[in-house]
Amino acid sequence: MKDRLEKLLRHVSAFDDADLEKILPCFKPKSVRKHTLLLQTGEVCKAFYYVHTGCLRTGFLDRNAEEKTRLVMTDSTIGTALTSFISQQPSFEFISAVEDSELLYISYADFYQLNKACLNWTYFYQRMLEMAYSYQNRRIEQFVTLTAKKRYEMVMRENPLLLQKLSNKELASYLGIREETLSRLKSG
Amino acid sequence: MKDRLEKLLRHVSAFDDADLEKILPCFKPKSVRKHTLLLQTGEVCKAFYYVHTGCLRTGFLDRNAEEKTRLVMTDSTIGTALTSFISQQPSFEFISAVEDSELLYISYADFYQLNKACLNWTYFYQRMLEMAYSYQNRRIEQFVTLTAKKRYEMVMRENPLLLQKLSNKELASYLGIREETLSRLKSG
DNA sequence: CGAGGCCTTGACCGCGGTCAATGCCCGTGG
DNA sequence: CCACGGGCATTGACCGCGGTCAAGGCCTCG
Repeated sequence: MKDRLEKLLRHVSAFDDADLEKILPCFKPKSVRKHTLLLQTGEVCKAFYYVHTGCLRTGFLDRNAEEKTRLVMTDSTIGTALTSFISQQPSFEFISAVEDSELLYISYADFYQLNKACLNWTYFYQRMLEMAYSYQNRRIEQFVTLTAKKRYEMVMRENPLLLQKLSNKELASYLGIREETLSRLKSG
Repeated sequence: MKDRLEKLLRHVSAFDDADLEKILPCFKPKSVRKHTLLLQTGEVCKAFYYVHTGCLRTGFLDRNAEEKTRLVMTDSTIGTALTSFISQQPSFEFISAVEDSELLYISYADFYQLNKACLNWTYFYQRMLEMAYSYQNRRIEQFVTLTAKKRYEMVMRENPLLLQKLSNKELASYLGIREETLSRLKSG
């Protein structure tokens, strides 16, 4: 099960076999059912996830306690509620399973330990932060410059997998609109 | 002039004197007048800035070629058009001087060289990415959950310096609204 | 001086949110 | 196995926030 994770790791950073012998055992398997809450808002995020199969999403609650999806992780992607993971402070974000999912996760303690003990891991983390930052930047740009309809069309074009995996409600919250509006966009 | 930069660097990462002897000479001074364009959209960003005095901002152009401010850097802060800087691809963002400013900058080549040659610089960059990411995440959350008025009140409360430094037009574009709307918010 | 940019104010409008009703799908228990 | 209940999707009616367009005044700088 860890072979695809290993491939992903090697793709991002130049790990040698000795590195991977240290790293791979840190990842523990975990199976979750659809709608399982992996992290509640207010908890400290202590795990970093690799999604082997399935789908996770992170988001936060607005002032009406409505869920707003920020990031969707489909198969073979990595991530977590990074702000809380970094600071080890209570999270504004939750993490929830969109589908039944097979995960591998590494604890904050192990992650941080590797950051000190393994230079290639540090570079791996650097690449991950760079990509996460660039992704966020792009999302801000889209929120500011595009209408709801354009954002929907962009997801359709560039990430159609999300249309399959997410419910309308979840997709709407990812697009920053209400489910009623999404329903109208689809028919209009 | 580099003493405040040195203090900032030491505050973020555990540099020793030998590190700083390598790092500080990489920073070159630069003075710019108000409204100087340090980076145009379409150019590759090759410099990372420290704002000694003055104020810079980064942003992008929407489909009507209107400027949208994304990030404002006041005195003693660091930053750049990070997405382009990371990838060395043409930038969607511009960098512009809000005021006459005294800057120090380090080239991409030197920055990247330090990343390989100096572990503490790698950790410094890591901290910087983590903070930049967390800041972006917070901004997304605010855009999604808060009304224009609330966002304005939040800047007033948490970053009143921006009200002094930015023109109404610039502040409006930072808040993601039109200048007319900002004008009405202030009087209402 | 004059010209151009910035700020303010007014009138109008449309995108998207809100509230409510209805239908549908699906899991759960009698 | 079917009846029931609850969550999700759709549709309609209405509304308000914020954008758009236009006009007028003010300041800055050439």
